[in-house]
Amino acid sequence: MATSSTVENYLKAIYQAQSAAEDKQALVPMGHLASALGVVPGTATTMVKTMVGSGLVAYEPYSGVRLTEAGEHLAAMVLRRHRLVELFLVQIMGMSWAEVHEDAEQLEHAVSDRLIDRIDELLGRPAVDPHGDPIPDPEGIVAQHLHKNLLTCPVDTDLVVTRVMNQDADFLRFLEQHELKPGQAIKVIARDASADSVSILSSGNHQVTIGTRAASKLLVEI
Amino acid sequence: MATSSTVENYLKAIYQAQSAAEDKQALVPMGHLASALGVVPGTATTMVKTMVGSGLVAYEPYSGVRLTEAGEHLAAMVLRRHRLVELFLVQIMGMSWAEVHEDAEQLEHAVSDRLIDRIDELLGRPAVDPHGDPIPDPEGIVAQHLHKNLLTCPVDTDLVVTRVMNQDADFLRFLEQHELKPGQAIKVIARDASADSVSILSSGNHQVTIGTRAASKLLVEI
DNA sequence: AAAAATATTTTGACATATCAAAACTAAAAT
DNA sequence: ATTTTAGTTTTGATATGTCAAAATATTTTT
Repeated sequence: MATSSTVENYLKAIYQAQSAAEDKQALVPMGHLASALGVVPGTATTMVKTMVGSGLVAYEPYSGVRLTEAGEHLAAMVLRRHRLVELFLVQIMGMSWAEVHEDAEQLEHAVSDRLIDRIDELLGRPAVDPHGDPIPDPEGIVAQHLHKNLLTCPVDTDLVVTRVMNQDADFLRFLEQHELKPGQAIKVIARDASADSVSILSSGNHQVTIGTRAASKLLVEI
Repeated sequence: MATSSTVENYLKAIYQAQSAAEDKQALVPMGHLASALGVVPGTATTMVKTMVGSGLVAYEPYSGVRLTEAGEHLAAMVLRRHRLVELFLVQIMGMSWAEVHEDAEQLEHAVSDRLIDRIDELLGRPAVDPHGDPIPDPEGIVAQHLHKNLLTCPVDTDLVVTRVMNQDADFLRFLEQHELKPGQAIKVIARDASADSVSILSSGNHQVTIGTRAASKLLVEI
């Protein structure tokens, strides 16, 4: 009973919704799941019920859904494949990090364990993908990193971008152009609540001002 | 209306059956198609009918099926992806040519045009895959090669293995062990009709005797 | 507490891809 | 020219994944 790519996408969406929530054990509402997958809510309900039958999720009617241990492990494997493939496409195939997401979205369902291990080895068992998202290990364990975002970090302090919580290609291209990719050194020079903005100084002494919505998606380490 | 991977597999199977036939315009019987795809004949009939609706094949009841121009082009693209991926896995990922077929079988449906072009470029626009099978160009054009097999080639003449018409992993491993991979120099030293065998001398002065069934799958150039 | 708004589930339908087994065609053998 | 055999098509079911729209449930507002 190999999981279909549809089921893998549901697992991934539930996993990511759970990770994004403050309470990691919270139930994911069906509406949220449905819109994350681009299906109508009724479809999500139906699929989730069949996934209950496969022991991948726990479901409470009118409340939501949560991964079981088996489901969480499978979801971590999908994410592992996705992120290793993304890093591979950027690092080995020389593709732009802004354009590899769609490719990885397809390939994550098609790469074998053997191939993914080969990729992992070739990349030197990396811990994070080009967006700074952690790559689960073969057991599904994810190294937890403590990072703050550009709204919560100290001002006028040296920082390193570690993770970008937004896959939008235009946003990624913007970051690239302004030297704000993971690994690059930056400093927050001002935050203006009334202007809803954050001003940043990049390593190349380049200055940019971005909105707080965007700033919250950029994670950094001190 | 992107073609599903099922339809892609049907196209590929019909293409390969047509290529294998002496008369390239011959209809492929449903039974042959069904067994190539591992489905019952009724299933093949049903699918072929829907493919007629998409203009990919011409179908004559009780006779068989043939690709239209549109179908042939799509089939060539599937083969192009398959073969480039196989060569990529061997050449760049360092995998064994005996074990990449299954991986390529999945990936051929998942790689984007952009990625396949990147692979093509990285490999230097190769003409053949690790089995010597020709790689269709982006327009679907296949460079035709004249080669003889080990039953039709002259005896005691220097030859180069150019193509292996069998994807069986054990057979491929056998060829590898006896220095009979595409590109390697060999010589047929004897053919024995009554023993149903062909004796070969490899470049390393290694001698092997194989059956005529196997010998017919090894193509060579003088 | 009742009404309104929002979210979820159910129902019936549909598309794709498959099988088993019955019905049928065509080709080969007698 | 029948009969037999082999191959093909049809029919009725099934599994997966989806939607539209009606029916319910829950939450929020008044």
